Amino acid sequence: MPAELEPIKRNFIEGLSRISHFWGFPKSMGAIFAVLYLSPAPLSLDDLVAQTGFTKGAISASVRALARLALVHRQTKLGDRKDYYVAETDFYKASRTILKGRENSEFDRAITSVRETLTELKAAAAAAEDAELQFLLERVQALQDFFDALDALTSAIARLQNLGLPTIQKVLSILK
Amino acid sequence: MPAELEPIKRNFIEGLSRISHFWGFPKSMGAIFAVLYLSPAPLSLDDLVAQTGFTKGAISASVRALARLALVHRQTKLGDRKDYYVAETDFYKASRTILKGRENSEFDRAITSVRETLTELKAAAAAAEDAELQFLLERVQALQDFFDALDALTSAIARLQNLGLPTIQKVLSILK
DNA sequence: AACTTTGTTTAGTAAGTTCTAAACGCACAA
DNA sequence: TTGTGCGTTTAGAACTTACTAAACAAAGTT
Repeated sequence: MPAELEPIKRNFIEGLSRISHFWGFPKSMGAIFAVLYLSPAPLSLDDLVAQTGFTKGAISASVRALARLALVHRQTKLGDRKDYYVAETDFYKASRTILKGRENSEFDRAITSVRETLTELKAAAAAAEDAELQFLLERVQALQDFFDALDALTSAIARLQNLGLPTIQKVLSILK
Repeated sequence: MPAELEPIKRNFIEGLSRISHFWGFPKSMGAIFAVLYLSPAPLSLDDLVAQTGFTKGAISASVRALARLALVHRQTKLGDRKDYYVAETDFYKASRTILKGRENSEFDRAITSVRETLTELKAAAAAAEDAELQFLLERVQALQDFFDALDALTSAIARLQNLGLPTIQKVLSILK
């Protein structure tokens, strides 16, 4: 193996760390995924400690978060008490899983409160005729429609069995 | 105007604050947008202070951030030294603007470093034959392909003149 | 000129996050 | 039982961020 390979890997790991941070995740998650993604073999928690420089505790937490996102998978070898981890290589599959998990999130609770606002406004509008109320109703309805469209889109994607390049290209051709 | 309208508005404002926070923006941005969105008339900075409870400084900063995202627009009245702000009501238009602005972001610098990794690996592969190097090359290439697909998709959306419900529905029918 | 009215900038604070270091719990081994 | 190797949990340190309060700058008014 060429000796100058190590700095290249390091740069890659750094890059994924930054991406992870950008999306609001800890940098350690990006780093861990990068190390696993570049490894031909499953890695133990201690391997990850050695290759990332983070402590066991941090790795333990981040690797669990990654597993929840289905970006890494936990393996066990018979007769070996260690856990081993591998990176998911099908990014479309991972995207789908993440989109699916979205429902339980804080985000959905937030947009639920918008929907609540809408129903309350409708109730008020049924009781009394009022110009401002009508205005509010239209506005909140428009926002709700937008959220619904987004939701329809993402859940349609999440439902796809085989999201992949072909699908993306088909969509791209529509958008032309 | 019905008296019980105020708590409904408050709940809506709260909801958008949470959404804002979820997407990694300050809660004040969500609150300010919500107040503007529910207002039939443009509001001054002091109006926003009164209706959100944040201080002038905070509002000044957040409203500028919102304007950069084209989610609110600044207006001036002749003979009035105050600035007035209105909410953008075309969310598809705003989405497009946001997607366009993405290019200059930290995110793009990050995925550039992945692209760098790839070219470096290719250079190394040209110089020497090596099994692990080949493995790395394939993996990084696959990730790059995924990023490129995402990039093609978002920039195609950003380029659309009239992203809207009809377009979304057309895409949805494809994904069936 | 001096005073008002506006928006912006800055110093400092409070709160939330990510990480480390170390204690802990658990399962297996001797 | 005691010891060992593993992952998890916890207390706290270092850092980041959003916000307040107050000084400041710019422009209009008197």
